[in-house]
Amino acid sequence: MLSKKSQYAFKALTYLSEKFNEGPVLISEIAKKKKIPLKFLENILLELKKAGILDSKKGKGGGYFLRQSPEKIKVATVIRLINGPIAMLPCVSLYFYERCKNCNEKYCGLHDMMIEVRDATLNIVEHRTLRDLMI
Amino acid sequence: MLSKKSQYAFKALTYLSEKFNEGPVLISEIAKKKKIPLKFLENILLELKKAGILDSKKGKGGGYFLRQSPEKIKVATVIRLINGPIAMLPCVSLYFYERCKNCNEKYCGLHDMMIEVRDATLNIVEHRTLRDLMI
DNA sequence: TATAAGTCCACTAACTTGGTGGGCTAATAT
DNA sequence: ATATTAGCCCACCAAGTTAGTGGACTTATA
Repeated sequence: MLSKKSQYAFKALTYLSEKFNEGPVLISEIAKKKKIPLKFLENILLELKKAGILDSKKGKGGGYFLRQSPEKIKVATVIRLINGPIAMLPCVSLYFYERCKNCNEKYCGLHDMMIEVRDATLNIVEHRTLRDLMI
Repeated sequence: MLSKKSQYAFKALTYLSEKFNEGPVLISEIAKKKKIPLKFLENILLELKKAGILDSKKGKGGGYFLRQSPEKIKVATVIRLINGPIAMLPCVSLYFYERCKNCNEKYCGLHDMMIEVRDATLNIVEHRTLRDLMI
């Protein structure tokens, strides 16, 4: 399951997608409109900024905004950043891979199935962008 | 990600699948062969028993065994039981559904995408059984 | 220089995960 | 009957994660 943090991130990003090219948006505006705890949202947006997805401006007229247009930002990127691995097992994760202890990957039925699940999921989230979340 | 508990459950169930129709298998044997902490495995097997997947016999010659043949037990069932929801959001879960607060499911792009992800995953795990994990 | 707005650090309560320990109960063998 | 075997059950625990909050600091604009 996606954490609440991830859900907040998507809500905020969707909001910022809708306001793309309208200048910086206040954290407080996003928090209010999307009903996200302000201080928590602050952390999330900062994390998205540090990852290069958002940018910000301080002072009056400041706020947050997307660094690229919504269709350039993949859903998979956001999930990996805020939520972590997309795969169901570390041993089949592309970005968070960890070797299985006491289990030979070459002869593990679970491993093989989980690769399929991963690919089926990636097929969707790697090809959808914030643009697709806007409706 | 699947919890370690889930991974242990699958290892144990795979082992029991291989020993299907060979009579009860000791917890201690499974624990040793699959390198699972014994007491933790005890809890897991008991849970699988209560859910009707396993059955057990006490006393000498006792142990655990599958109630049905491996091809009757779906991977999806085990995941839901030991790990919880398969969907990435409560509002798209079939077995653990919870309504979204502050978010209209009818007009939510994330919701729609996550239904697709859920279905892609279910397409795999609902059609695979313990038999498929045996290799 | 005042004000607005993001940045940064540190702390917290509640929950989950991955266990462990010890005694109880039921089935079997003698 | 009784000893032994093996699962059943309860309660507890440490560490980590989640979902936040509070407060001081920095930077940009008017």
